[in-house]
Amino acid sequence: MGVTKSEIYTEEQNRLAVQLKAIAHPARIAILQELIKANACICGDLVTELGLAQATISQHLKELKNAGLIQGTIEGVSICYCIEPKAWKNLQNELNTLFALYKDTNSCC
Amino acid sequence: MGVTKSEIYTEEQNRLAVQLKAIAHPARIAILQELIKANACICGDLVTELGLAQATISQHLKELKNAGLIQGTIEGVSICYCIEPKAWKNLQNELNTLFALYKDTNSCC
DNA sequence: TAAATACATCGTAATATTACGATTAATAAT
DNA sequence: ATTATTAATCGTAATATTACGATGTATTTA
Repeated sequence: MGVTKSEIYTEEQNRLAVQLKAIAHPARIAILQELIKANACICGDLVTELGLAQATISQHLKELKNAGLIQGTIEGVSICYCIEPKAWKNLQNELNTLFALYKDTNSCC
Repeated sequence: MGVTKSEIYTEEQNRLAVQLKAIAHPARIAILQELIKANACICGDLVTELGLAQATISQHLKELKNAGLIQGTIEGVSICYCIEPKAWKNLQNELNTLFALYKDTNSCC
């Protein structure tokens, strides 16, 4: 028990859930906002910006990377992170599709 | 350890994280899609529709309700669930705001 | 080469989530 | 009243997440 039964859902449902899960943490929302705001990629600045330990930030970055939402490239000693444009657009589209299903007229209860 | 430090984030970041977390599970995505599709509210139909135990569906419904994303009203023996329009719209707006921050030109790395 | 810097990874403790059977509570039908 | 139906809740086992100190790794500077 305790393990999500991915096999009973559609490909899309599973993919969307994975990406939303990656965003569904205040630290990772803050990281994404920082990455976008800085435009130029930042790195360990996040550690001072947010109030979390370096290991924790690194772990959050890894999750965002695993979900494909950000990418990182080596920049000397540090690593430069930024939004992965394709995945970002794609997530936006998937969410639009979900929200588009609902018409305000669907009022019941 | 192991507990999210909500106090270091903004109100908005925390709220968005909570709502996204509520959606970030394939079963709950499926439930929301069903609720929207059925327009008329469904209830235990979800148990047969998805392949999960009744207790599990009930638990998922509770989480969606706690996040304020759905509402339920008693309808005889069964309970009628549907989207909570205000929260749904609000989430849509919050997400739009997040996505709007990113301009495609922000390419680095 | 040695020290410094920037991140990643490991190990671990605390906590949260997921799923389900069993039970309970409430309403409806007989 | 009794039984059936529907959904919530309880208890529990398995698993996942969150956070951090300590350590490892790679590059850069002295």
